[in-house]
Amino acid sequence: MKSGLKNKKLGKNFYKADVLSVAKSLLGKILVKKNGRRFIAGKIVEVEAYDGDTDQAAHSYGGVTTRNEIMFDEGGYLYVYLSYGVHFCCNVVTGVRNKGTAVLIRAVEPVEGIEAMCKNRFGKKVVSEKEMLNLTSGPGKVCKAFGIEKKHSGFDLTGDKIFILNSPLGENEKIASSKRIGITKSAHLLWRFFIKSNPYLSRK
DNA sequence: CCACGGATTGGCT
DNA sequence: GCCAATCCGTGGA
Repeated sequence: MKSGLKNKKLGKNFYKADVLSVAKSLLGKILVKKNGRRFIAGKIVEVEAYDGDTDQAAHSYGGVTTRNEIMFDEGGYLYVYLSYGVHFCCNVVTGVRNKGTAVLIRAVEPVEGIEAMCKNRFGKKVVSEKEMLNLTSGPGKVCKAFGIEKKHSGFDLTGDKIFILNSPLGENEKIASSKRIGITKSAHLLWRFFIKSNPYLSRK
């Protein structure tokens, strides 16, 4: 498991590809956040793509605003927003400059720094098996566990505070797609991608 | 200036 | 399964 953190950090070119390719490619990769001298890390198991050009559900649909301007920068930045006034959700900006595309990270499988995640989520280091499965199985939960907040919006993912490591999908891990969750506009698009049968998905 | 609604979660019925 | 919590970007008066 810890060997996962020795893998290579994804570079600028990875993020500059089109949003649907990046969304699918992100599955199985390791999201890492520096936490003091240690790291919090989780394998990405569920994502959603958003494209401001055609997709009315995207925050970037309708053009640049103060909230979404980072989505219009080139790929490789973090976009964090407050959902329902309660939870933070984190996105990876993709594509070339002015595209307005991003990938929402909806769920990860805990890899390292699990005690720190539990502390962030539940206020204690040791949790039940049920709580373990509930630790990072949703976009708001991932941000809470990782300690990602609004102030992290705009962070460069090729830097050393928050980044993503390359990692291959397991042999028996299959990618599936579905409609995106919790939206009403452009709801028909099958732009949610996830690793089939992974126990940390936000929904089956 | 004010009203409205949302890329969610967790607790209660 | 239903619904409140709670902030802020956006759009209309």
